[in-house]
Amino acid sequence: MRKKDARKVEAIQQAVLQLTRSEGLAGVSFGKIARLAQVSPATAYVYYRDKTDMLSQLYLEVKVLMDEGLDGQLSAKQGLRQRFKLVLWHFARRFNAYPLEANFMRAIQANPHFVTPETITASTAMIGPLISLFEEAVAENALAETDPQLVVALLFAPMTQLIETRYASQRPVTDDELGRVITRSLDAVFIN
Amino acid sequence: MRKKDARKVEAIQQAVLQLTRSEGLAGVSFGKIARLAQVSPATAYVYYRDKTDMLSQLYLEVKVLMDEGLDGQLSAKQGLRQRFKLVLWHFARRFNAYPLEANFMRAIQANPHFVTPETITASTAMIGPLISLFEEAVAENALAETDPQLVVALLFAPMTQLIETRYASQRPVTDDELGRVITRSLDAVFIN
Amino acid sequence: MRKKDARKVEAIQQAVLQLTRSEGLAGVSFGKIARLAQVSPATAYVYYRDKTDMLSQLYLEVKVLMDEGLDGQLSAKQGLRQRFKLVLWHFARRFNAYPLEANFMRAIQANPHFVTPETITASTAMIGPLISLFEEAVAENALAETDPQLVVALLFAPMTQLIETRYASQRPVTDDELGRVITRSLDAVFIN
Amino acid sequence: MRKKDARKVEAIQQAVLQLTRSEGLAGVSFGKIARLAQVSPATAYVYYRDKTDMLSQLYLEVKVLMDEGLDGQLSAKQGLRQRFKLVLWHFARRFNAYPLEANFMRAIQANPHFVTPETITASTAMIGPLISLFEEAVAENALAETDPQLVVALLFAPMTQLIETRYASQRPVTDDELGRVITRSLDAVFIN
DNA sequence: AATGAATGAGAGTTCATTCAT
DNA sequence: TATGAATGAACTCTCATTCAT
Repeated sequence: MRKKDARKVEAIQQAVLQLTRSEGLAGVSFGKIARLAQVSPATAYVYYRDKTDMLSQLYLEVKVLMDEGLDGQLSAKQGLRQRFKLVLWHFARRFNAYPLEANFMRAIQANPHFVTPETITASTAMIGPLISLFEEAVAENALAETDPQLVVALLFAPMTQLIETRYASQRPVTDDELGRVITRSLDAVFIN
Repeated sequence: MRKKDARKVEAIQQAVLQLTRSEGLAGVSFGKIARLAQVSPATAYVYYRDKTDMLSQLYLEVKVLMDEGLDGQLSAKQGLRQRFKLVLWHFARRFNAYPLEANFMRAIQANPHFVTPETITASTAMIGPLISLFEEAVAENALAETDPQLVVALLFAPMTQLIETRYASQRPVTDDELGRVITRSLDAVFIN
Repeated sequence: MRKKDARKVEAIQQAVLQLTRSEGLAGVSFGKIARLAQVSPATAYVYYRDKTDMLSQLYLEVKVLMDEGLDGQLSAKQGLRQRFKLVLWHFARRFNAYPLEANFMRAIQANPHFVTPETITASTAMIGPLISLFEEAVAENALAETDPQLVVALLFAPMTQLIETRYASQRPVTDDELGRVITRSLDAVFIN
Repeated sequence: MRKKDARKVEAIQQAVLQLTRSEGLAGVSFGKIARLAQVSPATAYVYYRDKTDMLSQLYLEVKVLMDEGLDGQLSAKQGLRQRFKLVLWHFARRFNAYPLEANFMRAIQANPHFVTPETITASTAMIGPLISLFEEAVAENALAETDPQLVVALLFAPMTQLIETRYASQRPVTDDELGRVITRSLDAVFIN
């Protein structure tokens, strides 16, 4: 019984991820999902209240997958800059390892209309530990900038965009390139 | 024969931009446009062949608006780093001055499904002069990185994301903040 | 002035005939006509009250074209069978000479919904002289059948259908074949 | 799961046949079908992929209905002329018994634009046995003509057109009339 | 739990027609 | 006369969702 369920949910979720890549979030419909996952359109409603609920739940699951193991990096017994570096590498690796999921996550983030406001709140809450790390850094005067959004932009945007651009142009990022972008981003906000 | 009512096109375009902000590109429908612009759904077809054509044309117009005046900055009689700085400021100012248009542009760029491939080609061609500037910089060994996508990510992503984030959280970016982000981005790729 | 008009009406009519062939009567729209005839959709309304009026008028004109010269054959100083033969040959020749017009005529006759009832009445009235010939034949006991519809079916249907079938299968009818079908049809209804 | 409601398909098909009679094939729209059959316009899409598919399927069903029992006549242990006579009577009876279906069939045949090319191919294949009978007749030198299209025109067109004309003028054909037309048509192509 | 059937609402689009010049 | 602009109505078709089994 359980197994059957799991396989169906799995199939539905995979269908959503694939359709998001091939047709964009707007092209994700219950009809197409049903065809791709080989289930009835009605079956999706056994697991999800409606479309928004489906995308919201999937988004949160994907978010969890992307964050998995992040705590270890955050609490590493190392210097501040080193810990930020571990965090950046963590996401870089995850984005590369789960391109379909990363693409779906970006699509939702670029278009939050598809999920509930609570989902956005919840997903923001998930980066709480990261915020703590940031506050620690500010307190220690380790950063050249103090506004969180500004720092996040300087630290994460280049790496994220590089992976995204390369994914779109079908040209994989090398570890060497990731390393250089991360180092330069860190240089841009860390004092000395 | 009847004259084209410029107010109608204007109203239609404004409706598209507003709907893209409030509901995302997927929420842009001819019905909603018509209601918002106070015209008949059929009227839009006088100006545009279909939805793809409408978004494509509007995207190119917006792109032109965003690039307007860029040439002057590119050909300024100044050093390389200074000219890159002028370019970054150019876009920062434009994005701030035309938030609705910038949002629409980002939406299309994040989801090129909605426009024709030719549109993508044409819009890419528009940044030719910028590429030239980049090549000049590489030739003069002014940059710490040589891969275009990597440099673009380091230079533009932080500024763009900051404006975007602040727009979403309804908290305007100050010129001071923009200046700091731009300077740090330039520091990240320019040698000394 | 006049010339210009004539050219436009001509262009419109030709467009209708061509569209009827390539897409069927249902595919004839003012938009397509305008594009094909290189006029404005509104121009057609200078000459025709509406779509039904346009098709009705054109149908009658085509009918006249098809009947042109029929009177001569009907009043020929020859025997009854010979005169029927002349009539059959008349239509056979016309249908072959004006395939586009014949096709349009058949389309209307198979689908009288597109024209006004008066048009049907008028076009039926045009075959009055033919009816007279038929009555003359009945009076002289020249025919094996006396019901008009039955005789018409036996006399005209084979020839008409052959031309139609061949037109559809792009294989022209030869004069020899027409001659044989006509002779056999005449044999089928004429006594001895 | 819910069972397919046979009454719904039936109602939809009847609506198509009736609309074809009253407004012609061009007047058959999903909206009108829905109103007449008392279902939602969307329901028709449960059964048919699109309009072309709907007309194609219905056409083939009608064709089967019209041919039903034809095999028995074709393989009758009787002379050639007698077997052709049986075939003609078969269709005459069917056309009279199913006027709505016959009208729809003629409409499609006069306007194959509305169905898929495969449908035309399939429906042509259905008359294979009839072709065999014809070839047998040619081989035995029983016919005065050898071209299939020409023979078909001479044999079938008069009967078909008579029924059609009478149907249009609301005056039923009698068996006596049918018998006479069939006999004369057979006379026209059979040697002695 | 699972699903095919069914549907109202709305999508994009074309149509015949009228308006204003 | 001639026309491009404009439109309400209708079109084909898809959608998210519910129903009945």
